[in-house]
Amino acid sequence: MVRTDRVTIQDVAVLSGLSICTVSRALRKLPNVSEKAQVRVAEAASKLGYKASAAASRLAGGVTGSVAIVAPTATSWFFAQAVEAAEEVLGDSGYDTVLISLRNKASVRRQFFENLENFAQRVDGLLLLNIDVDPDEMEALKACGLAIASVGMRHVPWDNVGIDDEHAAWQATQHLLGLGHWDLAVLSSNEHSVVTETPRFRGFKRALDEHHLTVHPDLVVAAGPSIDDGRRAMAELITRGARPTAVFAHCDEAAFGALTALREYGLSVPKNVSVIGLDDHPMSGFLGLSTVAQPVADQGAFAANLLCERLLNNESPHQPSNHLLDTKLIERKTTRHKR
Amino acid sequence: MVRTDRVTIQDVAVLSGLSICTVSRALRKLPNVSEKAQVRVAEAASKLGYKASAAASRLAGGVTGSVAIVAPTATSWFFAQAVEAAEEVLGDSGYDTVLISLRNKASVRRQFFENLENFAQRVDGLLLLNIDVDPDEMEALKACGLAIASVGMRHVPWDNVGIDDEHAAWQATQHLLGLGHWDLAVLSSNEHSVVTETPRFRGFKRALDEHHLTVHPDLVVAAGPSIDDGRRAMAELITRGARPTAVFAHCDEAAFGALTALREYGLSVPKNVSVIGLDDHPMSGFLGLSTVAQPVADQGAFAANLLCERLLNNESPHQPSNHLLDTKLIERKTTRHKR
DNA sequence: GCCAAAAGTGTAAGCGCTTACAATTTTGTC
DNA sequence: GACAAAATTGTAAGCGCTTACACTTTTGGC
Repeated sequence: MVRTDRVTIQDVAVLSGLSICTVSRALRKLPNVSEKAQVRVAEAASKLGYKASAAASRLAGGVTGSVAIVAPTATSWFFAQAVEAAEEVLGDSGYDTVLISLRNKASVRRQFFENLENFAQRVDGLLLLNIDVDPDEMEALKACGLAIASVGMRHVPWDNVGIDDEHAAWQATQHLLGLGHWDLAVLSSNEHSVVTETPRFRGFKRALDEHHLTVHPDLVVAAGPSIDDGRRAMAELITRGARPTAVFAHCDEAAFGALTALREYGLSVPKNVSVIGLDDHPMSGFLGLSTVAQPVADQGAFAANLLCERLLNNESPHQPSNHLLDTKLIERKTTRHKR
Repeated sequence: MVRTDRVTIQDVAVLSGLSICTVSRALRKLPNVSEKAQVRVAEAASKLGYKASAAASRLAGGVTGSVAIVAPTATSWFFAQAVEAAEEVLGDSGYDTVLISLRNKASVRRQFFENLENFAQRVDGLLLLNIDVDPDEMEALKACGLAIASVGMRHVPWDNVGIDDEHAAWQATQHLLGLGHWDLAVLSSNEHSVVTETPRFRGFKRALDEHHLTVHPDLVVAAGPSIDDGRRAMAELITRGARPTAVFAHCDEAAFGALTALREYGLSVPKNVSVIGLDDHPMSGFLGLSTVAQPVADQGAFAANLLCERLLNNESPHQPSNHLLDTKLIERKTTRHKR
């Protein structure tokens, strides 16, 4: 590295004619700095393009000026969008964004948490995206002493932003019911071993309940969040002999797969079967998939904002808040009245 | 931040009965440390659970231990995949990955380059993804003194990894020609004002040349890299009265749009028209789009590796290298023989 | 105007590590 | 063995910042 001579606090001190100490305080907007000094320092700093060294600040007991975004994977559209939105907010607040992808791998994940205490020295805060932590991991997170905010997590002792999954699933199901369908199949997430315990499944069930309908076990099938999984699940449903007139898939990708399987089995959508997803994947508009949209970028941005606030006044130990953003039914071409 | 009394290198030195300096060297496996010392230090360190302070190492060593990945946007599948692959490589080499998205906005981009000299103090290297820099920006990049590597850039004075766009386009076109099509339309990228100057267009043209065919201007249309743009472009082609038997779209997303437009105009694919894209978008398999695949993750990983090498032996001023990775024709359901 | 209190500023001691360079020990040769 | 060269180890000076604490200036009440 050709180390171009770094602009240090010393340079700012000299240019502003004040001591290093005063500059340091002025820069961090600490009390006991006169108006004049503030201005002089600000001018000098901006003229020199000065930015504190993260390593030095950190070592001396201060802050690093960067926060990490931790995602289970960085390749899915959901995370990519949330990350970009968060990065924008963080950048505007002067933080660098360090990206950590757990790559959907247990080993990577384990290593991250084992190394967390050490990693914590390199950032001021953590923005967790849909990481469902086990007790040990929760312990590590609490112990690392970082400010934390999250997207899509439940019952966590820090600020969280998400959607009401149960309600969103209810909206989707309600739409199907409103179209006169009552033989409803559901492709439910298998991320937890018990498929029927997920919020989205509960929303599905609640809608049925309200119409005095019951969930038929033969019409419930597990599906991961991928096209292939959705395809397999739908195929299983069909070969099982199930003949629903409408299908609710827990996410759009699974719905895409369902669409494929349906086509392969000669069933026409929406003529024979209606299909609705949940998420509003970027391709859903193109494919005409009816769905319930969730504001992905907004969630990332909102959570980033909460984290920044927390970072600024870290003193005030306020209650962790949980914000649920609105979801919206988007009717396209894969759902229609039962005839 | 609760500062738990940290185990420092001093503690290890005392326990192992050696000097701090020797411990430091032993820990980093530098030469000139005796076998004995190595072992003693290793034992002491593990007994104490010692982990070096990142901040201190960095401050003293003059490196930041992080590199920035700069992408025009972080939301497209291409960048998401390249970023994740690069992040993995960088992480394995001990670097944190700072994400910078230019958000496809001129203002963000300008700010980044104006601020580059300053930003350069916070990272050791830059990984640029498909940023086509103007002369001023190039100047800034050279001046910032950082190690640089890139993906998908041309004629740059640093290591680059990409694909042979011209060849890839040639492969796609050649496939169409091999199927007996000779009325070929092309949806060409409009990122540069002159559509016919892009490498992908040149590849298209070369394939035609080889078959002694000429490019008919009426069958050339500009299209951005989005479904909508592709749709618009294809629609324009059709309303123009053009009746190609096959279409080459410069990227899969444009091809998706072409598919839509074709369907809207009652043209059946591949019965009436064959369509081929380029990239192998994650949805292409699902949609059955024939295409030429480029290894996205590999490009990101490769470039990251080059950057890491450069970062390690920064002394050796070696020639910038340019690596072209292989692309591969993937025949699916949108192309067939002309009949 | 005087003086104590308040406000602003500076001095200097680290934070935990790396690294010239100096000091010491080991090795190898005659 | 003696001695130079090579290998190993230690000393000490920072890296750029924060922060007690000491010091200087301003403020305001009488």
